[in-house]
Amino acid sequence: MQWRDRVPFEQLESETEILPENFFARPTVEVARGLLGKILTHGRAAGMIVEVEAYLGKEDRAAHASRGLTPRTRVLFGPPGRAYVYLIYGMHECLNIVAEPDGVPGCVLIRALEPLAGIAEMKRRRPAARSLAELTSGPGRLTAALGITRKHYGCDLTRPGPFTVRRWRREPQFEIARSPRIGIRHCADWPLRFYIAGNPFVSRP
DNA sequence: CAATAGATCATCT
DNA sequence: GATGATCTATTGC
Repeated sequence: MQWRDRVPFEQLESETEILPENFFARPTVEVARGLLGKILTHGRAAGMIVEVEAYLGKEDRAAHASRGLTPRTRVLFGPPGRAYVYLIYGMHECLNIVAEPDGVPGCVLIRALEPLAGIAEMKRRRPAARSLAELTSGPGRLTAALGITRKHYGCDLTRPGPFTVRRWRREPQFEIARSPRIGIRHCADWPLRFYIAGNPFVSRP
């Protein structure tokens, strides 16, 4: 198994631009669909977003924001384009990106990436991975691979810096598939999971 | 391959 | 004190 980059980081940087805040100031479902095919970078590690889930506001009992504003959910009620990172099952960090205009809660859980650059570094942080797909397919896996933790809670992803979301200057074409969200108890049949149809880095078909 | 057990803790009841 | 937007190793077919 080779752990070489599929795109040099510098090339990726020159062929993409950072998404502005107004990209995220829209209904959460639109942002979720829009994030597919975009690039998440942390330091020199980068991957294309291939699977996401939308978590809405008060009406969505599966969403943390449905219980109202607490110390943990504070960032969900603030301006969009920020990172909402939390610990799940006492072990894994999950990365969400805040959507909707300032004051309205909503976020998009990043569930899987297609690794592009910084792959050797990701493998160092996730030695258990036996294939490229195992590196970043799963919400806890991709945060480990990219080195994202609760220290990144509230980070502004729309500002130039190590932690950004970018779009290709030439947007790729693909079909979006839709299904219920994974691993939740409430609202288990709401079809708010979106992924790139046929992409092998999606966590499950 | 599918099913399952175990790890481990911040948050809210 | 219970719960959960998970991952991994192990077992059994």
